[in-house]
Order: sequence, then structure tokens, then C-alpha cells
Amino acid sequence: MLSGRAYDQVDMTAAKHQVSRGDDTRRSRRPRTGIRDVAAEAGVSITTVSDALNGKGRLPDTTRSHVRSVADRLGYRPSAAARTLRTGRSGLIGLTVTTYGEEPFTFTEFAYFAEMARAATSAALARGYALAILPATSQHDVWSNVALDGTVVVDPADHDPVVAELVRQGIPVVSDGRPASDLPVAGWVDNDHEAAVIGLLDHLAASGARRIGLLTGTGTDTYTRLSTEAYLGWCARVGQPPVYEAYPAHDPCAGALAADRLLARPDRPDAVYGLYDPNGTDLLAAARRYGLRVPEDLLLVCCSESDVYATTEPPVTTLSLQPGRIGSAVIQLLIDAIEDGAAARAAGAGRGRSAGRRTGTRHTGHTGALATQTAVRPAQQRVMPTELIVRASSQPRVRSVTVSQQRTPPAAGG
Amino acid sequence: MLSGRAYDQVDMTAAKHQVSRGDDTRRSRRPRTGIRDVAAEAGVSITTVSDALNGKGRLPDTTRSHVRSVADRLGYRPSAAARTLRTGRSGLIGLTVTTYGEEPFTFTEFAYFAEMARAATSAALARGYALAILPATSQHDVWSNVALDGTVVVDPADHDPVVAELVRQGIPVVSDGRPASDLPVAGWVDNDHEAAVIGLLDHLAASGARRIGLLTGTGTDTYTRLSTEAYLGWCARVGQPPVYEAYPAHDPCAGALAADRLLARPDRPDAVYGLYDPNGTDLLAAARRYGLRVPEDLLLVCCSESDVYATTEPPVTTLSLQPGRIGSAVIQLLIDAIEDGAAARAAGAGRGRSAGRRTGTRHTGHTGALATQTAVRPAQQRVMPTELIVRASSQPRVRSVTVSQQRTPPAAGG
DNA sequence: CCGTCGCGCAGAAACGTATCGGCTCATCAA
DNA sequence: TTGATGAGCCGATACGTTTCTGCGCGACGG
Repeated sequence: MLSGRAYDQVDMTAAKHQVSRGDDTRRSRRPRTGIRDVAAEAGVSITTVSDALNGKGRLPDTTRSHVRSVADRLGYRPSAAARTLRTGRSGLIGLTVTTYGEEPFTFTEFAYFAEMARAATSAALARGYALAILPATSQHDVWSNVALDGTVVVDPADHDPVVAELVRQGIPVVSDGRPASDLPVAGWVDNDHEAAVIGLLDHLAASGARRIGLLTGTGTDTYTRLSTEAYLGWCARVGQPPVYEAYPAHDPCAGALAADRLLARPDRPDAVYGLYDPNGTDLLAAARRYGLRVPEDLLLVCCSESDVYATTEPPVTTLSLQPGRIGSAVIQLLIDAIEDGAAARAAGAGRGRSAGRRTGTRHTGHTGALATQTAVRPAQQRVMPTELIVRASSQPRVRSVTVSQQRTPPAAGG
Repeated sequence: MLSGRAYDQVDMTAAKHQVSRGDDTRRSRRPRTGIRDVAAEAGVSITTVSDALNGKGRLPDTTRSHVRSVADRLGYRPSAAARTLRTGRSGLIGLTVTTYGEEPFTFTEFAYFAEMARAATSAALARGYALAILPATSQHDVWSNVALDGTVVVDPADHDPVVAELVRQGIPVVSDGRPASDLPVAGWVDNDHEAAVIGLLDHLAASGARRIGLLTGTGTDTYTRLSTEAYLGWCARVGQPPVYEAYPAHDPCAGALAADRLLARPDRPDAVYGLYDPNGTDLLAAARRYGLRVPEDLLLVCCSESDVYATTEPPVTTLSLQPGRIGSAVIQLLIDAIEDGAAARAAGAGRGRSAGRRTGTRHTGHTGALATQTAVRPAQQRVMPTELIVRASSQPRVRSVTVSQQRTPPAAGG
């Protein structure tokens, strides 16, 4: 009743809007300025405000600037939640890295992830997207609480349940690292591991290595598998018997032991390549234990993004997988997939609706949209070159040069 | 079939919904299974489904499990966007680091940020929130496109426009590093820089330093200011004339030059503390140029989180600011502020509404809510201890121990 | 002088959920 | 028999946008 009195006092012009709302909601809620308030203040409709601020519709510049000035004066900020609900786009991209150990969250453990995440974030922001880091396990309720436009998965496991659930929801997924064949990702980015290993072994051979050993992992991930296969292939080609030790890569102690085993073999190699980041220091320590001088008695290369190897004694030659370029490329692929998918969906919905109205067939829209998506984007893929950073550990004479090494990459998708 | 029958039995009740919808919208859009579909399939209402899945309302366990099984069977996933719009909570936290240089995005440039971000992400996930990394400039449209429950700001500038805009929108902000007095943040976390510097200088003096120099910055940020003041105060107390060089910290070259200047002075120090991460290697290089042995002729400490200083020649004593603990604490404070704020707002809205109905006063709800918020949370703050990792560079004899050093911190708010 | 066209704008229907209040029964005491 | 009680469930509304559809009207060609 009282509210009724007060309500009658108000002018009819603004009252129309009041009616559509919940009556007394106006004064009980917090005074967030919405698009309605801007419309009322500017004396135009909600549609006009929305069009003016988003640069859509047909409006004269006078109306546009007027609405903009009113919106600025009121300090209007559109609700991201409402926009997301309406448009179906959140502007948010997920980044998840599958962890092998028991640790819930180990990114930046190795420099690779830190640099990759940094580049991915930067690339996403440049295209207007934010990037959220999410856990690899679908247990966390976070996955269902945030609206994602797409997701980057680093090193997806063979039958990753997270990826499966995401594609089931129609969320594009792009992976860093070749996915297993049955993972229906929208694309992937990976290094040319075979070319990298071959180039690196050639470099060691050119430095005088006669028998090159490998420190590898027992895991079945594609990085380990492809690298090891390339090593075995190279050995077969040059006629050198393979000399390698494998260990569980996630075990922090096993690496040092494996390095020791490798140098304790009767057929001790005179050069070693270590597939994982800590192998360099482990091999240096093992060499010291056996009284081997680097590089005189043992040439050394390991795959790492860490710059500690620039200051070790001696500095160690490293193979860089260029995580920065990978992170950037992954984001480009993902956003392309997101925006192409949205465009296709919009077009498909339009077709579906008019067709449905005329013919009454039900499933046209749905299967049409899916067919369009798969037809237009048959899993984009990009192969990125690696970089061999040559330091003292891999050549008899000390000089520090950088050799960029790449094979002709396959054409980047359709 | 059965469900169809049951559905017809209900007749008017649920049918009205169909009418109110767009009629053919049902078949033209993508077939996202919403809460409506679950309700129809389970033969219950939307309310019941929502209550059953969220564990609210008064429902027998039979209904709960039935609804859950139907939802599982249909593969129902609630729309995060809709939930966010309705509840006003997105489950998303922003993390932004103000960059000084021209680089748009430089986190993980120093190990501090990498570790801090890692810990923050982990802590956020543990409490059900995701963390998105956002640019420091409000120019990017990302800020208005994602719905944030709160934001962590690392090293906020004096009159940070981003922070101002966020608090204007009522979004809680917690800062890593003491904010300038006029920044109305909900809380902050910082190290006890004064205690850290004093403890470190005492350590150097105990190692035999007679004249300790400082490599500091020209910036006005609180870290630089507090550390430098602590140094000057310590010098005054022990009666040592201050010996320091300041340089613009964001300039990558200036550091090496300043290190050189410091060691070229006529009153050359016999011990140096460098405030920034690269100072250690720069000082080592400068010492080598001047033929100074470390630690015999020059004791060395720098503030860094990088583990390269464990393997330099000699290893360098570092002061760790414990970014992991800081990142975790910042998130705890922020989420507490978010959830307390939400609870207060809910309570305030309830009071405001009933009071408004009875008395008819208008502004009670609004000012009451604001007063509640400021009264309940008067800017929480936490002071975290630092850790001095003692290595060969700061003591005549080689041993590697860890000295944890902290003052009695002020009671943590409230 | 009239039909048509296109510009400028408005109404209203979604998007998918949470939640307040209230409705309908069965049970039970008076 | 009946009013009270409470368990179990439902209708309707609001969250704040975007966008489809279409209306009024001035101008212009015939």
C-alpha cells in the first residue's frame, strides 16, 4: 500500500519500466545500474541502448553518442553473466595440464609449462579472451561452475575423461601434444619430435660422438614414444647399437639412478641425450662421479627450457621445444575453432529454423550443425620447429651459437 | 511412453511452459538438455529438480535419487552462465599483475610471479574457484567480458584505475603488497620487509662484513621503499655510512651497470645486498671483473626465488619472499571477503526488504548493506615471514643451512 | 495525391537457472 | 468431524542481456 502511494507519485514515463519489474524489487535490491536505467535516463528503449553500445543496428551517430554519454555518466557496465547467458559466449578459455604424479597441480614445475602458460595467456588476451587454469581431474566442481568457450589440454592422456566430457558438451578442445587417435579434439599443436632428435643426434655425431646414449622414460606418452623411436631409427640408419636407459619420468629420484646406470654400462656411451629437464644436472653429477670430463669424455644434451643450463659447469646444450610459440599457436587454433563454430552454429540455426517451419522435419538443424562443424574443421594441426641451443657440453671447442633446425612442416590443416 | 502419459496427465501445469516458449524454438535450437528436460523426463517440476540436485528444499531421498538418476541418464549439466546470472556468483577470481615496462604481460618473468600464481591457482581450486589471469590495463575489453567474484592485484600502483573501477563495481580486491593508503582494497598480504632486511644485514655482519652496500631501485613502490628505509635505519643504528646505488628496476641493462658502479666506488663495500632477482648474477660478474673473490673479498646476498643461485659459482645466498605462501594467503583472504560479503548482502537484503515494507523508509537497505560490509571487514591484512637461504656467497666457510626469520606479526585483522 | 521504401526505434521473447511463497494432501489431536 | 500441522511439491518471477520482428513516419517516384 505504501509502495503503491509512492508509486503513484512517480511520473508515468519512468513508471512503465517500473511496472515490468517486480514492483518493490527496485528499492530492496542493490542499485546496480542496468541497461534499463540507461535506457530510461537517455529516453530511449533498451534495444537502442544495446545497439548503440555494441555498434549494431541502424542508428544515427547522434543517438549513439548520446546513449554512450549517458551510459558513461551513470557508470554503466554490462553484466558479463547476462551477456554470457544470452550469447552463449563467455570469453573464457580453460587451460589444463594432465598431471602424472599425485600432485594436484604442478604447472611451472618445469619451465616448459610456465612459458607455455604465459604465452597462451598473452595470446588469449590479445584476442579478447581470458584464460583460466583448471585442474586435470574432473572431480573438482570448478569444471561445472565456470562457463568455458573452449579448453586447451596439455599432454592429454589416452582416454582422458575430461576431454571426453568437454567434447560431449560441444566445447572445442585443442591439445598441446598429439592426442591419442580416439580423442576427438578440434586440433592440436606439437613439435616435430622426430626431426628434433635426428638433428640433435647429427649434431652430436658431427661433434665426434661415436656411440650416443639415450636417457628416456617408461611412459607411453607421444613425446617419449616419438623421441625414442626417432633415436632407434637413427641408430639403425647409422649402424650404431642403441644404448639407453628408461625410467619413470615422474619419479624425482629415478632420473639420477638411471643416469648413473647409463654411465656405468660396459658399453658406456661417449655422448648422451636426456629427454627430460632434470637429466642435464643428473648426468653432469653422474659424469663427475665417474671422473668423466664434459665435453672431452662425454658430450651432453638434454631437452629443457630452463636457463640454469647456461650457467652450469660446463654449460649444457639444450633442445628447446619453444613452449612460447606452442602456447600461442594452441590459442590461435582454439579461438579459430570457437569463432568458426559459433558462426557455423548461427548459420545452421538460421537454416534449421526456416527449413523446419516449411517442411517440419525435426532433426535437420541438429545433424546439419554437427555435420557442418566436422566438415569445416577436420582437426586442425600445427607442427612447430624446435631449437637446439648449442653450448659447451656438446662440442669439443667452446663457442656458443644457436642452430635453428626444422623440417618442412606438413601444410597446416585444410 | 510412460513419461509421455504422465506428462499428459499433468496437462495444464507443465503444458503452459511449452506455450510460453517459442513453440518451434524447441526443435530448431541445439538440443542442450536443460533443467526443464530433466523435470519433464522425471515427471517433476523444475523446482524439484533444482532442489534435488543442489541438496536444498525438503525432499524425500527417493525423489532425490530418482531426479539424480534421470539427470545422469540425460547427461544434464547445469549452465554455469545461467547459474552465475541468477546467483550473482561466477566462481571466478581474477589475478592481475601491474607491469611497469612496455611489455603487455610479464608474469613468470621472475620466478616470484610464477610461484605466486601457481600457489594462488592451487588455493583457489581447493576452495572451488577458478583463477583467470588478466591484464593490468583496463583498456582490454576482457575486464568487462568476464564475470569476476573478486580480484587479486599484485603490486598495485598508487592510484590504480583498475582497482578503483573494481571497487566501484563492488568487487572485492585483495592485493599482494601493501597498497597505497587511498586504495580501498578488502585486504592485503605482504612480507615483513623491514624484518627481512634487518635479519639479512645482521647475518652479513655476523659473517664479518664491515661495510655493507645496497643495490636498490629508483621506483617508489613499497617493496623498494621499505627495504631501502630498513637498510638506512640499520646503517644509522650500527653507525655504518650507507653505500648504495639505485637504478630503474625495469631496465634490463641498468642493473649490470649499477652493480659495476657499486663495486667501482672508492668506498667499495665488502658485502652487498641486491634487492632484485638479477642482481646476483650481475654482482657476480662485476666482482669477477674487478678481481674480487666471493665470498673472501665480497659477501653477496640477493632477493630472488630462482634456483639458479643454488648452482652458480659460488652459490649465492638468497632472500626468499615465499611467494607460494603469499599466493595462498591472498586467495584465502579474497575468498573470505567474497563469501562474507555475499552472506552480508543476503542478510542485508532480507532485513532491508522487510523493514522497507513495514516502515516505508527507502534507503535503509542500501546504506545498511554498505555499513555492514565496511563494519565487518576493515581491510584484513596478513604479514608473511621471509626465508633466508644461506649459501656459500655470504659466509667464509661453505655450509648450506636454512635460517627462517620472522618478527612477531601483527594479529591478522579482526 | 497515393503507394512504397527504408530509416529510426520499440516491444517482447528468449537464454537457463534459483528461490519465494503457496498449494495439496495425509496425519493427528481435539 | 474438523482444524491444525507439516511434508512434499509446484508456479511464477527475476537475474540482465541480445535480438527478432515489426511499427510509425518522412521522403520519393509515379
